[in-house]
Amino acid sequence: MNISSQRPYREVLDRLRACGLRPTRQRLGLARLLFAGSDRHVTAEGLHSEAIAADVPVSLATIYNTLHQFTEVGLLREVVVDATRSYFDTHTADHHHFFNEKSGLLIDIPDADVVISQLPPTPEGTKIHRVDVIVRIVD
Amino acid sequence: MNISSQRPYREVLDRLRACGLRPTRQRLGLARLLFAGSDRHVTAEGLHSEAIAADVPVSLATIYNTLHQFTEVGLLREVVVDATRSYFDTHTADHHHFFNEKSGLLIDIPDADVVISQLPPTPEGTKIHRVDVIVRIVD
DNA sequence: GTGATTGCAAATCTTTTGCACTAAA
DNA sequence: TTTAGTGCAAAAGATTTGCAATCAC
Repeated sequence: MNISSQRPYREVLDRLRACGLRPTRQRLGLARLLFAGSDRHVTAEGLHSEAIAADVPVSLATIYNTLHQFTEVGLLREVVVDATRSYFDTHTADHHHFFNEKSGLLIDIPDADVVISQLPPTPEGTKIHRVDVIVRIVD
Repeated sequence: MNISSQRPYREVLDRLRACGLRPTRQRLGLARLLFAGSDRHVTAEGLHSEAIAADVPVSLATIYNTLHQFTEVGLLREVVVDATRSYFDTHTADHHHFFNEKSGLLIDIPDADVVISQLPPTPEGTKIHRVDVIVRIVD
């Protein structure tokens, strides 16, 4: 057991603490899976399988709780592209998506790669919370 | 009973026939509700309640069948904005939406009011099926 | 300890399906 | 007739909830 193998735990642990989330075994395990590498898009079921495979025993109920808690504190962002399933994105900054409806694959588009040069005024009494551009693609 | 009150039936009937859909009592009733006035956004449950209230007895199963059949033949368009519910839009031309996440209200944005002046190339081997812009608004 | 978190199983909600019945052509 | 369409009730899938057991602090 060496220092460097511990670092990811420490970083993730601090990150959870910083968000006010108690770093439980489940949350730590899921956070390590989610934030280990580059940006990811997961579904509850997908993350659950992955967690089980990675020896991070978690119930599906806890997966849902965790995904929503992470989303609330800004560690994740929900992407609505498919009426039958919720996707969660580890990339939380503004950006957009390609969505392959056949395969269900979601691909990030950097915010800078989409330029919206005109948008109508929002309805009276409302303001923009966020603009989602979904480029639906087919093979 | 006069001629003019019959016209909507005839028009709707012809429209269904033109799409290759047998004009059954249920489909006619639903089509009249959907295409009576200006553009509308409905959910299965909402349309069902409305149909019952308008003395167009239809089962929820038939509502779902009908919404999907209408979508297949291009009379409706599905709008994915909310992970928990499917919306169907009687406006089938290209356009975008404001979506009030609190109230669930969908508002059309004419295609011409949104100008996307830059979009990245689609992934290798794919092409654009459609681009959806969802402006999520809050009160 | 004590309050937050978890897991399980049951409940809920939306949508789909199987199949006998009904209606359109 | 003959085949498409409908309704019902059951099934399926995703997500949520209630509650007792467990864990972090």
